[in-house]
Amino acid sequence: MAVPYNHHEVEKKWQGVWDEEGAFKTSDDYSKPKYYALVEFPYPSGQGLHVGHPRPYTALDIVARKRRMQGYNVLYPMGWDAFGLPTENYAIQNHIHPRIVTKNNVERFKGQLHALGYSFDWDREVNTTDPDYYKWTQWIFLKLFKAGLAYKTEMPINWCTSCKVGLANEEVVGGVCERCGSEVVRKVKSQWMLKITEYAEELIQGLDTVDYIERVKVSQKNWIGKSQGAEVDFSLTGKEEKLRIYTTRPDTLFGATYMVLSPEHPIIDKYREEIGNYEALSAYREQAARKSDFERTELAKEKTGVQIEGLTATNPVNGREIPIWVSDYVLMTYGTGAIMAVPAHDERDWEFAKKFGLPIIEVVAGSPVSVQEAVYTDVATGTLVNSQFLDGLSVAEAKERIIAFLEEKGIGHSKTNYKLRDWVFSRQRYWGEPIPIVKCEKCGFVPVDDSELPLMLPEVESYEPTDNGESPLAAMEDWVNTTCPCCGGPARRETDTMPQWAGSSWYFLRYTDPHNKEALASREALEYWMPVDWYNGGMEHTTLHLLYSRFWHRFLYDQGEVPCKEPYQKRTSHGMILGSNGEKMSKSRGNVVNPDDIVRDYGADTLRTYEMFIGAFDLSAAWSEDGVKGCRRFLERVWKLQDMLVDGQEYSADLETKMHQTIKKVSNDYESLKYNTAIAAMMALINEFYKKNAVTRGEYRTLLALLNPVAPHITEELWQTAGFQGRVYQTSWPSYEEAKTVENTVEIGVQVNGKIRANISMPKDAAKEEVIAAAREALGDKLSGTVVKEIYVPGRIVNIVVKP
RNA sequence: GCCGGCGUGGCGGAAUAGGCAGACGCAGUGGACUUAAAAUCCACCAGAAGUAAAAUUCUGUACCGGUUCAAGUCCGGUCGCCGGCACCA
Repeated sequence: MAVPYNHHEVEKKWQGVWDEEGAFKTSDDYSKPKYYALVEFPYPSGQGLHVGHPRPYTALDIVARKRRMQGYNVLYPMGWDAFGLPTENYAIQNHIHPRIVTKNNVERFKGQLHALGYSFDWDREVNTTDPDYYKWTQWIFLKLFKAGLAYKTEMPINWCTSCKVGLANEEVVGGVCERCGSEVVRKVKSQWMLKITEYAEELIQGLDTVDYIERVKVSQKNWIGKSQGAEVDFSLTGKEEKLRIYTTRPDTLFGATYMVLSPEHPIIDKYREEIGNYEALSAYREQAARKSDFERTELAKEKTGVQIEGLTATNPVNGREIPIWVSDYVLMTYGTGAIMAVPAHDERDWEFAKKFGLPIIEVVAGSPVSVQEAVYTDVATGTLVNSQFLDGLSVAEAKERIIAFLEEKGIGHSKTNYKLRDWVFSRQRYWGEPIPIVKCEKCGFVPVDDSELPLMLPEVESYEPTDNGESPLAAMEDWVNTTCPCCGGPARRETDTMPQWAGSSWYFLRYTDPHNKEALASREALEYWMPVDWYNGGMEHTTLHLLYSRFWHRFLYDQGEVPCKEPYQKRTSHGMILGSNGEKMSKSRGNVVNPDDIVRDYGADTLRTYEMFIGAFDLSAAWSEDGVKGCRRFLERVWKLQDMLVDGQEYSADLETKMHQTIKKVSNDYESLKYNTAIAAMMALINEFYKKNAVTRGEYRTLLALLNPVAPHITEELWQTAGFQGRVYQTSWPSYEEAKTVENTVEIGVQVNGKIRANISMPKDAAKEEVIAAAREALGDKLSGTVVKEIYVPGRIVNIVVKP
């Protein structure tokens, strides 16, 4: 009898062996085929590992281990995205340096990951807060600056009242700070910006060249928000001044009955003297300015606005004089900050026109009811009317014609717009990469010389941001005052730091050559390893991290620093692990499961198996302690197979097909995120061994190899106990023969008029006539009436169609 | 409102490419082992009718309709849930 399965001993033993043998050290042998598997590196929070973390880590660990067994040189690295607010806030509260906090948290995380038996190559660990790492983050920033893609500007930003920090649009969720949940207001500050908008088109185009799951592609496209339309110049009546608008419906130009400007539109101040109701306008603008973007959209359920008195505009195509209104439903940050309003064919304009009694003119016919009754926005079926030379055309034709007309007359042109905004890159915080820029009275913004990188984060007494919103670095006169690298005169350092997204925008490059002192990575390493073959991460990073890192990568490609345009060949996403009550795990709900407890009570192999078996990988799944027990039971059953072992390197005759089928199923399922069915197939296989109370050494060996990527410790132990050569992780992946995955004799369902009436057992390559004959015999007198048709789907089903 | 995804037993979930719905696991029930319990092993496990027990029959993949010899799967419509975006002209 075998000794009982003791997961503590087994797991500790093998983790030690792997460390000692350097089992998962990535080789620098560039002659082998490579495979780069990547999971998002975690933020080492004070709470330690969450049970959500092992789900993606195990999934790609399975892929990495399988690839090694298939002979690939595999890079499966891990690191720490360690700059960030929670650490800084903890440091402020407890008066501990964030560096120390980070170090402690990293140690804890690392211990937890080690206990789960992941095959990470720890020699390649990176940490974004390590000066040897952020030297290159700063270096990339300077490259962006030198290329004109980083600039500083006064702009209204999203300001978190609690964190006292500027946030990117992406970090504001539902009008509150994504991190702390506090109110976000608009505040004008001078901010470093990155011109991600310059790459908007490429970031869309690039999606066609990569293998991302569909919903990731769709979200990225929506976020970038490309739209095609035209810019048209309206004139201020009686003046030279042009008012440029943007529209996606230039075909409706003849239906424009008024214009609307954003409250921030500069024309208002320019013609202040001529505006009759400037005070009313000012009041409205002030009201709008006080609102955050969120309030402006959320609270303004009913449209508001003020007409500009004393100014009107002229529609350039028909000379019609139309009023100009100001309303906060028009945004200064998109298009030109001014629109032509076509209430008959735009919902917002229609609503606005109804409220303020403005005329509604139909220019696209086809609406079932009058445009006075309901807006008509269908572009597929309508026909142009009331539009002179456009009359009778379809919307698509009219668009083409009007743009040609506008361009010919010089009053407009086609134009593509994007919703994507430039990336607010400054944070007024301590725990981030210092922005390596010096401001000189004479020379302006001057980059720190590359030789001075990394520009180290100085020691400060307090990490708290100042009340006026400056970074704590601003209080460090010694550090701030410096000399201009350009003219040598007195100058001041930039005191803002970079956002957390900076370090994670290029970390996958560093893994390829993490100790390089001369470059962010060597050319050879990059050419060999890039792109990442499979990158898995959370859906929540689809519009932030994924877009930012693609942007940096494309920039680095344009600079000749990396060999490929897209960093990730394949992107998948995992679902969340919820509490047992189906709600998101949180301390306040009291449904948090600590992975340490599961590892202690059931073992890492059980946790890994369970998280893979829990359900479809891309859907969220509720935790179930009973489910964990079921997986532990499965591993116990595998353990006990050693007592059923019989001689024979071959598969036994009655299980040969099953063996080949299982190898095929498991091999395919590991590739396609279907870990749950792969495990189910192995469970079904061992049920067969139990039925016979026997398993040949050959069958056992194959099973252990198949299961190893999921449950690496127990399989190594059993492998060794059974006296198989070497280690499982060094063995080659089991192979199967396609021809042997089909039974010689197949069960065929026999239907009459589509209903199952009998079952027959036939040789797999029996001829149709034979099968039909057997089916008729099996049916006997259940077959009555006139046979109309006989259908045989080889190896599956017979259907006999009869008429009564 | 728009975009994306999803509705299958008591539960988590299976079902290449339209071909025997419910694999695998959990929970449950019965049995074996045990002085007993736990653990383990074996069997049963969608609903209804039917039977001493079987056999057998009917219904069933959110709902309504369609295509097809055949629909969980394809098409049209309805309802519900989840996620994302949201005055982007």
